[in-house]
Parts: sequence; structure tokens; C-alpha cells
Amino acid sequence: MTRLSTYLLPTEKQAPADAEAISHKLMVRAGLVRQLGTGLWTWMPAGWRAHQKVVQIIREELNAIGGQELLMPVLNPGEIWKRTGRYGIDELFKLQDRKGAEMVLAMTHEEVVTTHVAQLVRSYRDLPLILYHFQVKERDEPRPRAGVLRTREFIMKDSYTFDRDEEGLNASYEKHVGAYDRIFERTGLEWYRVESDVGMMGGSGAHEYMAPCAAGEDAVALAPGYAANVEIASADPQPVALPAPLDKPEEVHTPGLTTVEEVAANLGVPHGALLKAYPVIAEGRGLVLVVVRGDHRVNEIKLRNALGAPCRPAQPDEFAQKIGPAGYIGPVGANAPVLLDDAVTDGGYVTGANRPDFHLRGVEPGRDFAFERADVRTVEAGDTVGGNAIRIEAAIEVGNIFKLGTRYSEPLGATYLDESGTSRPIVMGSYGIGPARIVAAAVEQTADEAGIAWPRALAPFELELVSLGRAGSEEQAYAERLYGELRALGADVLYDDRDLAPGQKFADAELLGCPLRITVGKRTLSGGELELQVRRGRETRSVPLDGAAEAVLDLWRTLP
RNA sequence: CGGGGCGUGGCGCAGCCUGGUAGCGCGCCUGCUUUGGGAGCAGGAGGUCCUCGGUUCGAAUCCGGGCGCCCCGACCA
Repeated sequence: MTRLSTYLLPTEKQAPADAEAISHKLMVRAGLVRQLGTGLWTWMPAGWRAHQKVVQIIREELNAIGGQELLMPVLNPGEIWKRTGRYGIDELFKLQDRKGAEMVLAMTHEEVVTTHVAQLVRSYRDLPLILYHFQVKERDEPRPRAGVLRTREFIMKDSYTFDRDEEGLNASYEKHVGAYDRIFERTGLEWYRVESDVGMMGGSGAHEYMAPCAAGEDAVALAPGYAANVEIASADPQPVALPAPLDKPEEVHTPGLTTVEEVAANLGVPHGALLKAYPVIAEGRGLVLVVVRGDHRVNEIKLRNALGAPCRPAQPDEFAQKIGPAGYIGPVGANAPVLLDDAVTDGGYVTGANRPDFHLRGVEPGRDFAFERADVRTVEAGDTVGGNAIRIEAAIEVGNIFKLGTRYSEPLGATYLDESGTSRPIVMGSYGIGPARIVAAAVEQTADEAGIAWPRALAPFELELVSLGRAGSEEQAYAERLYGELRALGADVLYDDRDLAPGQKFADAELLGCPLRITVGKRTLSGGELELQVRRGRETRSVPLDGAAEAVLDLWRTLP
């Protein structure tokens, strides 16, 4: 029974003062979620219904590709995390039991699932396998934020695939691409599948599913036929007009000018005619001088991938001796390997002279300094891919798929015997979806001034029936009857039977955002009609009372 | 981890500077009226002023420690 008079839907007129993101404000105002502590949220009944709708869509599509649902514990022995080398992760919550044994609260379940598979799978005949679960994940986030978008505890769907070899993994991965595409399509979200960084987990391939929205923490680069997280995006640079070349580099006096802006303005050249030198300390390799065009930015993730090792910016005292003084460094004469960004074309550039208050102009890569090439810059709106300009949009990551390889099967001993009796490591993939983020992204993407405007697939209720009549009135009696009929037809109806002013009921209905509102009032009832409001766009329609329940559902089915 | 801000009834806030009876709007409860866009009148309930300590005759207010929460950046397997 979902009569609003007895349902816990704690709506608020005012948003919490500290809320910033639209989804944060509206989800609290609409009574979907309540905060318990930093990054800790309770799902109220209506919010949980939306969450469960997402869960059910995911479940159906994963079952359809042969996924088998199970459930694994949140509380894990620390041992398996030590074996995979993940015990040291800062975000991992750690605790001890009463005997002092080290335990962890799982942030994902590779360790657990792989431990079981190591015990249970013996033969190539047992493969492939797709296992998944919905489970609470715990992460000691450095900074939870934006309501339900980034929390310390959240439910995640994780699937894991187990295959004999790379080819099998590719097939399992493709199955997930198909399932994920269908899942996100069914949610009604606007979404992109983008290429993504494989991160510190290692692995051979990864995509993220991104939902564009203002509160998104990621940025995606998009062009016809191209979609990538800007963390790894690659594009052709916009050209820059270089000054006429010189026979050899020439010093210019640039006292106190240490930024690209200052130097470019002083010399009357575009930012892109400068070379920006960015010294880093790469693990196992030492000092490297990264050089990009003056109007470009070094992309730390692409740089890490290009170097094949983690790196950090070098401190002035770490490069002063080998290169030069901070603010005036450049590749000419630098006593460190130079990594030159692909966007730097041939020609004469302005660079630091490696002595205070001087720059060089007419510096030509190759002629004046030796280098290694790599693509290490962050792409920008207007760069091109295949001749098409890219645009950059903020988005929230709602899912990811990842080829793990043997990153977990090897340390945990998950092997199988092939036809020849040879023991081989199982090749794994992992695939996550955050239902809470899908819910929040739907709110972000559909909200208007009045509140949420759910896609049909995710709305907490399919219909909201608003009765304007008082107890004992004709309208009330009709609304009761209609409520019964709609339920008998299988509809998921929220019935606002509260004794409140119409304005309050309308405002609450629009805030909660069910796709279709049915209004039963004296005015339309006496006219032999039932009034409907389509939430998205808030346009009003009416249907005759005769056969009204069916007509309502017919209309509902046509909504987005 | 760096920077900034905040903690007063369910929500939003004032009061703090300049110490002296804890207030406002919304919400909530009771009654009557009202019912197509957040109603009116009357009556009422509800607060360890985050916490611990200090100063003081007296602390929401001043001082110190702690805790909690938010935002920006770093980080985000």
C-alpha cells in the first residue's frame, strides 16, 4: 500500500544549506535519501525503490549473458589482500577482530571471488564463468562529496569473468559491452562508453560508461566516432603560428618573466610558440624533462603510461643542478633525457635558457636538443580526431569494464588444467556498475525548476495519483476506486490521499517527479474527464472517465 | 594532505563583534474555518546553543583543546 498519508516520504521545501550538486539537493528534498555522516547515506523508501529498479535492470541483463548471481562478504580476512598486494591501499578500511586478527572491509571483491574460483575451478571444462553480485563496498574516500555521487559506503554491482585465455576474455568482455549498452539504454540515461585508463590495477583494456552531468567529476572528450576519458584522450592539436626560424638559438633577456603568459606577451608570440618544460622524477628512471607546447598541459596519467612508471613533479633543488633555475628551464643543454610531446612540430620555439632571466628563441627540436617522442598532453576542445573537432563534457562514471588478465589469479593461485594437462592461470575480467550513481545521474540529467523528472524506467513509482477531494467527497471516492483499478492492472501507483492544500500536493508530486500525475478534482470530474500531467515538460492532458485506468497506462507506456 | 567555511528545536537562519530571561520563518500538535498551485484564525509542544575545559558574579557570545559537517585543490585501483 503506497498511500502518501502513511508513507515515509520526508520532503523538504528547502535544500540542506551545504548541498551543492543538483542531485544532492533534490534527492534530499524529494525525500529519497538522508545523510548519516560524511559519505554515509540512508536510502529512504522511495529512493530505495528507484535504486532497486536500477538493480533489477542490471540483474536481468547480466542473467541474459549467462551471469550467475551470488553474494560475498563485505568483511574479509586481511590475508588475501596481502597476497594481492592491495593491503596497503589507503582507501581500504582495516580493522581487527577480538582476537586481534587483521580484517578488511572490501572495496571490491576480486580477492574473494578469485579465492573461491581457485578452490573450485580445476579444469578447462569449468570455464568460462561469469559471476556477479550486488554488495556494499567500503572505501575510506579522501573526500566524499555531492550527496550520493561519491560516498564511503555504497552498493556496487561487480561481475567477474573467468576464461582460459585472452581470446576467451575478449569474448566475455564483449558480452559485457553488450549487456552494459542494453542496461544503460534501458535506464533512460544519456550515456557514453569511453576508452579509459587501465589504472594501477594493470590490465590490457578498459572502458568506462559515463553519464554527462554538471556534478560529474570526470571529463570526456567526444567527437563523431570517438569517445574517451580526457585522462587518456588523444587528438590532433590545433595548429600554432610559429615565428620565422633562426640559424641558431638566440638568447633574449626576460628578467622576472617566468610564466608562459608573461614571456609570450613580452616577445609578442602566441603561447603555443613556447615550449613548456616540466621536470619529473620517474620511478626507476630518475629525472626526465617533459616538454610540451606552451599552450598545452601535461597529462599526468598519459605521462605515467608513456614512462611506464609512476612519476611526480621534481622539486627545484632536484633539477637546478642538472637543468637550470626554476622558471627558466628548457631542453637545450639540459643534463636529463627529454620527452617531447607529439604536438610539438618542427620549427623554432621559445624556451627557457637554463640561466636566470634569459630565454632562447629559435630553438628547433632535433637540431638543438635530442629527444624521445610521446603523447603526454591533455586534449582540448577544438582539437580534432579524424578531422572532427572534439568537445569536452563533464560526466560521472556510472560503470566500468576492465580486462584484468592474471593480476589476481596468479597471486591467489587460480589455475586450471588445459587439455594437455598443463596448469595455466585463469584470465579474468572485472566489471562494475554503481546503481546509486545511475539514480543520481538521472536526477541531474532530468531536473527542472520544479524537481525531478524521472525516466520511466527508474521512477520510484510509475504514477502518482493526486486526489483533491476531502474525506467523504465524491472525488475522494472516485480516486479510491481508480487507485484500486490501477493496482489491479499491475500499475505501480503512489496515491496522495493526504488532507493538504492542492498546491502542496502538486508541488510534492513535481518534486518527486513520477512520469505521470493523475489529478482527481471536482472540476474535471464533473466534466466527465480525468486530468493527467506528463511530468517532463509539465504538459496537461485529459482522458474520459470511461476506461480511464487503461487509458492512463496506455499513455504511460509512451513516455520516455 | 593543503586552503577556506560552518556547528543555535525537524529544515533554513538571526543572535556572538560589544557576556546578562534563547529568538524568527517554515514544519509539527489541537480546534474551527478553508480545498485546483505551498491557506486563515486561535491555542500549544519542542533546544544539553556540537563537546570538554578555561576566564567571569554570570558564557550561545570571550579563550584553548577535541569532535562533527560542507566547499575548493591534491587524491579517487
